Amino acid sequence: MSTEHRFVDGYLLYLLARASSVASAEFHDQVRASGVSVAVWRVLASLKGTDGLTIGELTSSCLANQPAISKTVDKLVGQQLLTRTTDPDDRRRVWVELTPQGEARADELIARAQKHQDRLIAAIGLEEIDTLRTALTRLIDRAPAKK
Amino acid sequence: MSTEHRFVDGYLLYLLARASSVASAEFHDQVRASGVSVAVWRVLASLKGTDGLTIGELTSSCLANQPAISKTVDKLVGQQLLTRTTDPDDRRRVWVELTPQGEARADELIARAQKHQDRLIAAIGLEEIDTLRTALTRLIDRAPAKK
DNA sequence: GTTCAAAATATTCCTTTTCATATAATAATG
DNA sequence: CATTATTATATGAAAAGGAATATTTTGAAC
Repeated sequence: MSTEHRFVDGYLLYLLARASSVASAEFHDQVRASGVSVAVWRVLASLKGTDGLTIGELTSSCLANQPAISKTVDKLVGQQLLTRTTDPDDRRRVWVELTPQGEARADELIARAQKHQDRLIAAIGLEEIDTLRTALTRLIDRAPAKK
Repeated sequence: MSTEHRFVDGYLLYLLARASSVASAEFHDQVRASGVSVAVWRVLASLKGTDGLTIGELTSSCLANQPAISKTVDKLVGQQLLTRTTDPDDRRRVWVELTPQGEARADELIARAQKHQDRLIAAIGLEEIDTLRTALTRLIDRAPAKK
C-alpha cells in the first residue's frame, strides 16, 4: 500500500465485515479443526434451544440462502444429526430438528463457543462488549427488512 | 421457533455476522444488479486509492483466501479492469493495479456505496453509527492477529 | 556459495454455493 | 369451487470457494 486514503477504510459495511471476520477467525478455525464446516456449525447452533425450525427459518438464522440450507440439511440428516418432518398442517413446510446425536454435537460446539466468547470478553472488557452488543442489536433491528 | 432461549441469540460472533449480513444485504443486491459480484466489488474497492496492492494484501483486505483472490484477479485482468506486474525487487510478489477502466468501475460503485451509507446514517443516526464505528475499530485492532 | 527453511503466488481437485427454475401446497379472487 | 397468485422447498447445472500442495523466489545458516 502507499498513498493511503482509501474509501473502504472508513466504510461502515467494511468495518462490520472485517470485525466479523477477524473476531470469528480463531473460533472458526477451531470449528473446522473439530471436523465441521462453519455452515454446519450455524445450522446446529441455530437449532439448539428450539423445538425445530423450518427450512425458511434456518435460512434466515444461518445467513445463508435456501438451496444451501436444503442441501446442508440433507447431508446432516444423512449423518443422523438431524431429522426432517413435513408439517401436517401445511405440507409445504418442513420441520428440522436435532437428533440426540445432533444435540450432543451442538452442545460440544456451543461449549467451545462459550469459552471462546469468555476469552474475548476477558481480552476486550465486558463493558465495551456490551456497548457493541447493544449497537449491533439496534442496527439489526432497524435494518431494512429483507425482500 | 418455539421455546426461544437460544445460545446464538446472545452470541457476539453471531450478532456481528448477522449485523454485517443484514446491513449489507441491500447494497450487495445493488452491486450484483449492476453486474459484479461482492467479491469483485471488494477487490475494486480495496485497490481504489492505492498505487497497487499485492495478492497477499488483497487477500487480507478482501477477507478472502489467497487462491480465491488469485482467481478473481485473473478474471478481472481478462476484463481489462486490472493489471498484474511482478515486483522486480522480489519476483515472488505480484502487484495488482486498477486500469483506467477499473478505476471508472470502482468509482461508480464507491459512489453508490457512499449514497447507501449516507442513507444508513440518516436512518440510524450519526451518533450511533460513530459509536459503532469506534467499537468495531477497537475490536478489529485487538483481535488476535491472523496465522 | 550450498543447503535448508520460509514466503508469495499458482494450481489442482473437490466441495459448496448460487441462480434459475421446477414442484407442490396453500391462499386469494372472481 | 375453479382459477390464479403466492409461499415453501427441492433440484440441476454452472460458478465460486476452499484445502492441500506445487512452484518459484528469497533469506538464513553454516
